[in-house]
Amino acid sequence: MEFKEAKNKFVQTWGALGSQWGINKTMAQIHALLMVSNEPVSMEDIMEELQISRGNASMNLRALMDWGIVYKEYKAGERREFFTAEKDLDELAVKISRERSKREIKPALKILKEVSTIEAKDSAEEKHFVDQTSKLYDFVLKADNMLDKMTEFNDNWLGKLVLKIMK
Amino acid sequence: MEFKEAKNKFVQTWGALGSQWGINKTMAQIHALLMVSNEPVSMEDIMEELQISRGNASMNLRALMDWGIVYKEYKAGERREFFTAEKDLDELAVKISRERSKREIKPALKILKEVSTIEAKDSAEEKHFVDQTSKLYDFVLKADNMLDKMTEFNDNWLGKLVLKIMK
DNA sequence: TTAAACTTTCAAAAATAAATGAAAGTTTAA
DNA sequence: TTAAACTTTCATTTATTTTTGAAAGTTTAA
Repeated sequence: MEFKEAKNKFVQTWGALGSQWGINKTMAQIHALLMVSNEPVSMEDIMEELQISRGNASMNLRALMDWGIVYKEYKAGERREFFTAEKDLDELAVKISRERSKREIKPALKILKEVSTIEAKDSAEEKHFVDQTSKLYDFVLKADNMLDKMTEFNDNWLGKLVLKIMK
Repeated sequence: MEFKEAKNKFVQTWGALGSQWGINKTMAQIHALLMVSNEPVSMEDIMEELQISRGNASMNLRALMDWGIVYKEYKAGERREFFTAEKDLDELAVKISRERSKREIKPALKILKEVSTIEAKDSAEEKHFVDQTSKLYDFVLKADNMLDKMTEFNDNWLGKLVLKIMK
């Protein structure tokens, strides 16, 4: 396979994977493009390479920066802005975990807490509801905490974790 | 909060969480509904409770069964089919992990392998591409294997894992 | 058999999410 | 200042995903 073909295939695949996990395709594609670029890329180049509009590029770059996984860079003597992606994969995974926890898991936990603490009347139906949502609350809380702990190792956490689990 | 309100809130929240993680809303809602029901529910009741069409209910129930997290049940002397959800959360997490790995991670890994093994010419650009995608391949492979190992504990794996990581 | 009771399928419609592009906003160099 | 070079915003359009509902399919009891 040729370089250009491989690069395109990678960008498409990363985009599709993003969609499947609730991240919009273009956002994932821009991230993919930046990850495999050895130097900062201008918005113009991103638009050209992915065949997307200026607005689309701008909004998704903003979103990626909000996630903390893409950075703006300024080149001396250049008016334009350039962009780079977080390339350290441990760091990338940590940031994605943290953001998803903050934006999605934590709010869901709050609701789970609310609904699991209603006063259950004596019907089996209501008892089961409280029981099941309580268990779910505990489970999600534990999983969320664990993810936090895991990524706290920070440097090469995945490798360290594998060791810890194996032995 | 009243039971009916709490139940509805739970179903809506679970549905929204599903969407954010690439699972269609109705599928997640049906699953939520079944999880908190203490007895099997008919398609009719699901349609009624979620205000959805027969076709929608049928297709999403099929999908949930394909995921292995919802089961068909037959009641003696009843023509209709009833449905229940996997209620054991360890088991639920294991099944979801396995399916997502099989459907999404494994195919992505295959592509990553392909593109990371191209013959890189001596340009810095191509070298960086091969280097970065190789690292990504290793990372994703390791993460995928770890998830496998984690869920292999099977019974109360999350709890056991927490213990193992803490000490 | 057959017909009633039920489920599945899938083309078309509806709903939702994402992308466009032009206007408004911002920055910088002269 | 100001005007050129650039970025952001957001109402509108386009694309994608989901849902509907009616027809086709299946099962069961008589």
